[in-house]
Amino acid sequence: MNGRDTDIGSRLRRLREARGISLSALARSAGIGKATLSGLELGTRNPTLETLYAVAGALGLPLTALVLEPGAPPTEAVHVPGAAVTATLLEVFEEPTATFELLRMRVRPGIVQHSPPHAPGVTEHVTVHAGVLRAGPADAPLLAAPGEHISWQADVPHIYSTVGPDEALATLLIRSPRQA
Amino acid sequence: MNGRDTDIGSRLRRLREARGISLSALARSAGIGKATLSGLELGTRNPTLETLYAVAGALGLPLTALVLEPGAPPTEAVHVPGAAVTATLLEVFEEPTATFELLRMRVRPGIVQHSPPHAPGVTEHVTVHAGVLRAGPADAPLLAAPGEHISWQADVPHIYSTVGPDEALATLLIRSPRQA
DNA sequence: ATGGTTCGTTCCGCAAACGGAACGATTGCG
DNA sequence: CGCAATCGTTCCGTTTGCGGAACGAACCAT
Repeated sequence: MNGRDTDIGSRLRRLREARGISLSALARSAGIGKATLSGLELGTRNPTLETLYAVAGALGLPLTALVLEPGAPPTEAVHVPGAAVTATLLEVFEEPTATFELLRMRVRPGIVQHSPPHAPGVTEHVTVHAGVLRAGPADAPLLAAPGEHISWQADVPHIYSTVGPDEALATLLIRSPRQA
Repeated sequence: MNGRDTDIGSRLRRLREARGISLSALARSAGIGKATLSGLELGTRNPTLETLYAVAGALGLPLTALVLEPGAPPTEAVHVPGAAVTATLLEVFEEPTATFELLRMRVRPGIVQHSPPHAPGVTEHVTVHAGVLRAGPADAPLLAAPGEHISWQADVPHIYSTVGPDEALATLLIRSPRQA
């Protein structure tokens, strides 16, 4: 069937489960059939570019995050999950016990960006470089000035916003343990 | 046919013609049909991942080169003598197969900081937030402006310095595989 | 238990991506 | 001028990716 396996299936499954999204839900939000997504993750289908775009878009990821391959140059693509936060996926590290996603984040002032809870065990680590960031669990956000670093468990609803009139720049490292 | 055009077709055609390869020849060396490649370039087909890999491989390109517009070429390198890096260790992640160290870095202008080679397999990943950073292998440093991201193998002597009069702020993620 | 919900997989008819073979157009050579 | 070779496109039968529906398993509340 698939001569060389491109290993997209297992990576996709990890990315999906790291976000705590069910296969059915992802298929629904991507506008594709469950059968398609299931076959894609199991590696029994040879997906179409259109299908890949739909899935990547629903995950809020650039297509390159799905098709990452050894030797490929670090890819930089912009995704916009919401209004206030613009994030750029810089690197994805696949470790046996965890997946690390390194992103650069820009938070516009005056808006509060809400993010749904991720899977249990997921932690987020933010280093602020410019502006004052207010981020963390929605019921107990943390403050970070330039040079400071904050982190929190991301398995609860959390927010991102700025303090003051300036936008904030930061790096975001998301650690998703395999198997919650 | 294809609701949103992904613009892969025209990019592929440019890449192919830039190499002076005919459609027939590329199809032959990729092991796919001429009809498939023609339809792909014209945008009348929705290619399969397998097809994309075949074409990218025949062009000697990573798949990401087909899917993503190559980033802007690095600007002209400017040489600045001098050196000094202040780094703050923010987090350490101990994984079974690798250790990740997350640092925040401040590079003062006018000096070139030299760093001895690390163990084989160690990679460094830098995201610049302010200033222009010049870093990487001592014999082939890379340039990064704010917002840009660079990475390199750290098992050779490498350097950090700035370009221009301003200091540079960045995050540094060091990935060290266990046992090298 | 029992009905209801959601999970991921499998079955199946349909649409479409696939490669081979034609096609007309263009080029190069005798 | 033939005439062969190659170009990129189009036609066509086969293969296969597609989504909807049905499936068994797991979970929850009653």
